[in-house]
Parts: sequence; C-alpha cells; structure tokens
Amino acid sequence: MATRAEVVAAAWEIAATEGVGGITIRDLAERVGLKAPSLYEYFPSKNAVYDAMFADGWRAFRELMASVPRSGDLRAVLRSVSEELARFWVSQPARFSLLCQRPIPGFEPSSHAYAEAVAVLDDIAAELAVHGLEDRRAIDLFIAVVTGLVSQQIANDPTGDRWLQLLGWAVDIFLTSLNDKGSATA
Amino acid sequence: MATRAEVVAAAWEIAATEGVGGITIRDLAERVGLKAPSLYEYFPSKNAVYDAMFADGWRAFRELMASVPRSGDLRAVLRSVSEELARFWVSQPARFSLLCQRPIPGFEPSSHAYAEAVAVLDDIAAELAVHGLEDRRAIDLFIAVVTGLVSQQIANDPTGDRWLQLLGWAVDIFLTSLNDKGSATA
DNA sequence: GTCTATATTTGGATAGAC
DNA sequence: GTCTATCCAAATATAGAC
Repeated sequence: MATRAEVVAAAWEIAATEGVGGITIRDLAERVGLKAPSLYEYFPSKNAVYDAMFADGWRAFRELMASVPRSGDLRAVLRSVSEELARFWVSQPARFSLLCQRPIPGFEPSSHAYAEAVAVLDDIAAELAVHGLEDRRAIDLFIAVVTGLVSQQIANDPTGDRWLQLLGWAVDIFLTSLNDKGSATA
Repeated sequence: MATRAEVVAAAWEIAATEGVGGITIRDLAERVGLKAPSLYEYFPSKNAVYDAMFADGWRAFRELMASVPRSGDLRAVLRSVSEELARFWVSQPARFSLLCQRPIPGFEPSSHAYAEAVAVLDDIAAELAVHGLEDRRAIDLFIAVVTGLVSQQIANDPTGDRWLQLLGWAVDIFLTSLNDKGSATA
C-alpha cells in the first residue's frame, strides 16, 4: 500500500536524475514497491501523474513562501522573494522544468492544477502590494528577471553561481527605477 | 536525393507543430521524400539530427543579426538586439526550446555545435563593447532579462504580447542603471 | 542511395486471477 | 489492491536486396 503523495514524491526523485520526460510508469511503480499495473489504482494515466506533480510543485513552493516570516521594506521583501524563487528552482531544476517550461508535448496542466500556480503569483502580488507595488507590469518584469536568471543558471552553469550572483544587483536596479518612476515605454 | 540542410529544415518544421521531442525519424524521412532507413545515409543517429539543428539554429540567428545594419548609440543597439532576439524566439518557440532549454534528455550539443552558440554571444558582446559596454556581468544580465521575458511570453501567453511589451522598458531601466554606475552587488 | 523487411526495445495500458 | 501475463503501438536502428 502506498499513497498518492508517495507516488508524486517518487516521481520527483526520478525526474531529478532522468529528467521530467524520463519518468516511466514501470520505474515509478518499482520505486514505491509496486508493479506497473498497480499504479493505475492511484492514477488513471501518466499525464495524471504529471498533473499531480504540477499541482504539488506549486503547492510546495507556496507553503515554503508562507513559512518564511517577512520583514522590512519593499527592497527587503523583493530580495527575500527573489532568493526563495531562485533557490527553490536552481536546487531542483526538474521542478523548474515542469512548472515553468513545457517539457512534455501533449501535457497541459488541468485548470485545477494551474490554479495552484496562479495562487503563488497572487500571493507574491499581494505581498508586494502591501509595500506599495501594485503595477502588474512591474510585477511581470520582476518575475521574468528572476526566472530568466534561473534559466540561464540551470542551462549553462548548473553547478555554479554566475547568474545567481546577479540577483541582488537586478533587484536594486529594478527598485531604483521604480523610485525614479522611470516607466517610459515606447 | 536530399541534402542535410533540407533534412534540418524539415526537422524544424516538424518541431514547430509537434515540439522538439515530437520529431521521429519516420516522419522526418517522409517529409523529405524518403523512407526511414535512408535517413541514416545523412545522419548516423537521431541525436546527430538534433546536433545539426542546434548548430543550424544559432548559425541562422547569427546571420540574421549580421544582416541587420546597426546605427545609433548604445541604447539604440540594445533595443535593436533585444528585439531581434525576442522576435526570433517568440516566433519560433521550438528554436527557443532546443537552443536555450534542455528539452531532450540525453542530448547535449557537441562542442562543435555549442561553438555556434558561443559565437553569437561573442558577436553581441563585441557589438556592445564598441559602445563602451564591456562588463560581462552586465551583458549576462541583459541576456537573462531578454530570455526571461521571452520564456514567460511563450509559456503563458504564446499568441499575445504581455511580456514582449516590457522589452523597451527593461532596456531603459538597464541602461539608466549603467549610466548611474549603480553596480551595487551585496 | 534507396528500398523492404525486420530485429529490438521500450513503454503505456488492460485482462483477469488471486 | 496487487499481481502475472500480455497486448498494442511506436520508434530507433540494422540487414541485405536492388
């Protein structure tokens, strides 16, 4: 007997070494002490496993964020949030892949699973709003910068910190521009 | 009779609709008027096809960049380069996937193919150096911001421009910070 | 150089006994 | 709920004729 949560955890373990696309039902079943057919008692299909992983990944990150007490001004909050996002993803590139890229042709998260991702972004937006940052474009840019640095780090220097180093600097630049109201667009 | 270049072009066509991971030797052969075994006269394995695609993708982009006459100050050049990168990738997400992410477990570009990617970045760095931007960290951040916006655009809003809109703004912020010598790190 | 035919492997999914 | 056995499909790659 296993639980769905144990299966999902095992799936992340496989993904960490074989890649998200490297998960097979046989391997996954074996890792929780079952044979392949028994896994269908827990999930009706392989995509259902991916869907549970997608929801679980965002939920795990949301809980992590909620567990870290936040203090200080907007700068401190931005630094804290950006470091948590970056650390979470760089240490678990398989999660970054499934949650932020589209690595599996034919798999789209269900609306239920996608809601977990939206909830995380809503949490972040709400937290920034407390400190006066309510511009959606600014929040979009902030998230894009963090994920851009993470993506470069994972793809080009998975064991180093060439791009992660730049996080603090990027936050400073971003904040300075907001304070200057430097929102030229064209 | 076909050519390797035709095979690679056909591979990109398939990737555009089926995803990079959706290419099969059968489909690829059929698209150039051959049966599957004949393709092995052109490429010794499927990964060799990916390798040729990787080199071809960067080479194509490098030629595109070289063909666009550049004028103006650093701001104009940064805007031009960022728009070319973004347009190239957003219009061909399969290329972004293979060139900038790691979508195929087990495929790593050969050093020969990877050299094409490095050449593009060297070109960009050389062009920015002409206008006085020689800080590697700044160039890393610039590229990360552009690819971050592109990635968000492709993953979350493939037909719109919610993140692409922010490109010009991001360049302005970036440049202003350089002019202010705002290079605080810690 | 291209083909037919096929080897081989793999992996998702199901049937049916226990 | 779990198993054994198996189906079925897909896909890489090779052998050998033409």
